[in-house]
Amino acid sequence: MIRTIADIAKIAGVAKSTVSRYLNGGSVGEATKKKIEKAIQDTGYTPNPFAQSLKAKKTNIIGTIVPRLDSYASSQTLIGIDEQLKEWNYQMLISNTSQDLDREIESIYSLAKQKMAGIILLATVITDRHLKAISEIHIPVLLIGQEHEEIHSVIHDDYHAGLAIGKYVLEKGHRKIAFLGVTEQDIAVGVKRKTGFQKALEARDDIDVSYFETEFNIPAAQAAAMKLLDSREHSIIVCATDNIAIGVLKAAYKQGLSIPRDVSVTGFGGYDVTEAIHPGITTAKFHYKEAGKKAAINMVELIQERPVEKLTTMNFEIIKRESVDTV
Amino acid sequence: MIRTIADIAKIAGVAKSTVSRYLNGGSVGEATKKKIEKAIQDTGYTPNPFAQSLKAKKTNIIGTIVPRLDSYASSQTLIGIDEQLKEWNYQMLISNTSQDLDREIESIYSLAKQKMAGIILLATVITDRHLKAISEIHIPVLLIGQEHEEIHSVIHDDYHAGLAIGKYVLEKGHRKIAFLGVTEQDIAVGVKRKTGFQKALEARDDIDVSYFETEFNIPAAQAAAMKLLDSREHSIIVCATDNIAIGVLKAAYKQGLSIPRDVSVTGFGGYDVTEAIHPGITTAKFHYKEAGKKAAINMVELIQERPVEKLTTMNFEIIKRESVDTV
DNA sequence: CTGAAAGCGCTTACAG
DNA sequence: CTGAAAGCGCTTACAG
Repeated sequence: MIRTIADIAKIAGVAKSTVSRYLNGGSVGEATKKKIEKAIQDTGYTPNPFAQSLKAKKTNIIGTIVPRLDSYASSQTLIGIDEQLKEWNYQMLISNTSQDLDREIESIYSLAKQKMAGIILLATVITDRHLKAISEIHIPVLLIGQEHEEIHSVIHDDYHAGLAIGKYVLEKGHRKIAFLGVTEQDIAVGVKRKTGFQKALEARDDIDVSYFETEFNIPAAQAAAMKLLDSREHSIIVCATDNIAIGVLKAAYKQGLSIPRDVSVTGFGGYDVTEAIHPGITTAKFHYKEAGKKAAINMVELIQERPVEKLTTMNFEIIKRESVDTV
Repeated sequence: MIRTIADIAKIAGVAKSTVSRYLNGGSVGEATKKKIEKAIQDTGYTPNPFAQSLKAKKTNIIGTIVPRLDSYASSQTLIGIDEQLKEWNYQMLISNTSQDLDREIESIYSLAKQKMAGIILLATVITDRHLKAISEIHIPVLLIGQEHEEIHSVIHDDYHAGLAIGKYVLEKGHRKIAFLGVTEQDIAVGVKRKTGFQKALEARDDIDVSYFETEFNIPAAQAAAMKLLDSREHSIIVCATDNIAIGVLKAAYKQGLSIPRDVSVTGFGGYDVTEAIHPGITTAKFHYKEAGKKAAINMVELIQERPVEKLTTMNFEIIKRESVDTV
């Protein structure tokens, strides 16, 4: 038994427009208000969102584009966005692209067509096609995880996290270091973590550091680590993500090496699993959930056309665990 | 520059209703079709989904209610649903309840109000309030993870997984066994895994088995395991989930116990992490992504009012890893 | 095959 | 403070 605003108006004995005004917080007399309230109570009426959106030409839904659902960073970020949005009576719609850049572009257009109030993009790379799409849709877009001068962004402090990890590694006495990174196409993970790390070492001339590249997934990292560990040249392997660190742990185990006795390992991310396993992994922990919240807050401000800082840089912390030994 | 169906009609020189018919696959003459196609091409027109939904009174969106976003089972299941739905031009909308049962009920109503074509519920418990809500909304609802005689369900074979784990544990020679389970309110995890396990042991009178209960999260499991391990009475701890097994691993490590030398451990679930860590955890692996796909398939059949089996039971497999020793 | 008209359930000036 | 009317962009009988 679905009720419309006309039903409520009839039951309450007022005009539809008065009910609408009541619903939208306009000025309504006390007596009328009471009658409408009662009618709504009695019927369990709720407005049809399609009719509302059709007329108002916008929704209170924020579209979120995520490259994957099965990553700690993604899910924490989504949770943060969702929690904040709920509080402000916005809804989140998730569009999963399965790490397919074409789908990412498509999603931008299709969310816009669906009249999202705004789009939050959990970004990995920003191409010209992204910029073109974003400029064409005329709704607010916000990036998380990567920055771009033209787009509002919430990022993690990858550079300083890299710097801090570098300092910590030196402090623990390591001199023969391997850095296991990822593609430089990913500015945040591939470039900034590395350059921060390099910065920490740059004043020193007693350091022997080599840079390697692998992929984000554990098996690839494990394969890369197998070779690295073979040489036994390094006292520590600094990994660009926690998943890569886990790959290294697996490789070490396969080779009968003990961590941190035979070789130390660090990660970036602060995934739950780095604490759950043994040895616990020393890592730079990012605050994904908070980043999500901040992105949601900024997005709502953007929608309401209030000023918002172009770039928000979130904090990080170094979590020291068993995976790093003193040399 | 947003176009409406009226614009297209004018440009093509036909009536709005003809354009609408073209759009919805009705019969339109060749010449008219050409003109309309051109007009749509030229303008980049796409129909306003709100107007469509308002009139047609339904969407092609499937609402999915999930208790949490940050679990392996949830994300894999969602990915499966999403992939399948995309293929059939349906969309998935995720509603996260943060394990709040009230929100779960609310979500059922609110998704229905938003005219979802159907609702897939990643269920943990089914209360009377659930049943009431489901019966009131008059759209198809499908359960994943729990079954109910009144509702279409896709479940994992928790009972036989429990049975298989039980048999394997006996096969490995264990006689002093602890089963670390969860609340029996959760039929699938709390009851069925346990009863399957019990079934495996029932014919034997040389087994000494004790049952304990803990929560789903790692810290709680770890605390429960601390006590259990203190006694050193059991040669194996059979855990109702992989996360609980991880809690046991942590507790064992804290007590300086080695797994599987001092005590063996098994889990249920087959989360990626059980393979990523050392020792790898022996577990009953469920196929979450496939369950999601199957649920999506069944849901679409339900929407199209085609016959669908009430209950689908997915497969599982026992993955043997280092965490179990032969006694 | 095609078009005119009514209507989906709201919101929003406008008038009173 | 309140109401009548128009309109948002579609779809759907109905007629031709």
